[in-house]
Amino acid sequence: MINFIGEYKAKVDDKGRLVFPAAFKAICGESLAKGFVVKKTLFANCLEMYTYESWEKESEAVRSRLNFFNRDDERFWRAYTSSRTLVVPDEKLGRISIPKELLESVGIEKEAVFCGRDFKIEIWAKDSLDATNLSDDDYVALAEKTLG
Amino acid sequence: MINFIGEYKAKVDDKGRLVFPAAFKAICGESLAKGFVVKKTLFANCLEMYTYESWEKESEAVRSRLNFFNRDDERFWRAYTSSRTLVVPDEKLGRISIPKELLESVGIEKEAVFCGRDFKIEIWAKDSLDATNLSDDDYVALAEKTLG
DNA sequence: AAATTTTTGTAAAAAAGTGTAAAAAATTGC
DNA sequence: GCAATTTTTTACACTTTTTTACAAAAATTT
Repeated sequence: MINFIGEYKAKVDDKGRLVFPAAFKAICGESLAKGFVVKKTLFANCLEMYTYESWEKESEAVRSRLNFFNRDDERFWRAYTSSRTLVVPDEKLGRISIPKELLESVGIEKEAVFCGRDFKIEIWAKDSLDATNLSDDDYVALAEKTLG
Repeated sequence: MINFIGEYKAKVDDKGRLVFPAAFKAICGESLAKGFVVKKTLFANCLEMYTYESWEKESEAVRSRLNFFNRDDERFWRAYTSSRTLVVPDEKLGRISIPKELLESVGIEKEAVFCGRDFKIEIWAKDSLDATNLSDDDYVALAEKTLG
């Protein structure tokens, strides 16, 4: 099981590519060649990135909870599988090319940040990320509410 | 189970590295090569450091209690996994390299102190630590209030 | 089919990170 | 207490990663 830990900045080049951080690359092993699924995060203004393998596992778990003879389930599945892309880091530099619609949807222009979240990686516009951090008090309150 | 005991000073070199104390290194065994997770402490102005193994155990326990289709759970996980880094002491000297954002966030510039806290290690800016120590009277009063 | 746009690939410069060596300081053993 | 060992500090060399710039190939449009 791969755990992504740490935050790494990256610049978007003139063709919309960004280098996947070397530290993450190093722990991926063979998963690297299978690529990653990138999609918009559900609640936050960022993208999320799964190894192909972990995406497969997660999406199967979701699918197993749905009934495709149910209208809403069918609509949910359509939305859930929308606006995704499969990316594979290139050989020499480890760059990934994310469609500009996805980058634009979360406000990524020049500076992006890869954030390790254990089982997934989030990709943020640097400015949005800075604005998103919780205060200590908010975090404690949230922890209490969530786990308390 | 590893218990870290004692306090050790360390200087930050020009590349932001500091040597992990030999006394701690000695009791880590194979855990050393797997590295440590360093993150900002919740209530105090210092960093905390867990063996990778103990971090993994803890974070999996937390994750297992979350539902990522719940908005607050999703926010909590983001905060919980923020401002972390994975460090591995280097072969020859046992130095660890902590991102300057983390060092700066707790005011570490030149002199740091590693403080053993049994299950974890705290890393303080020397000046902050001196200023933080409780007086004997305050400690006694707090003990009475907490456990008495 | 030619020209343009888009995508993908290569190369070199800059920046960041990692490793080596030796001097200084601290610790340990005698 | 002094010598020997280990650890820590300092300084610098080297490697890797990232950035920038540009070239080749593929796809699309005119």
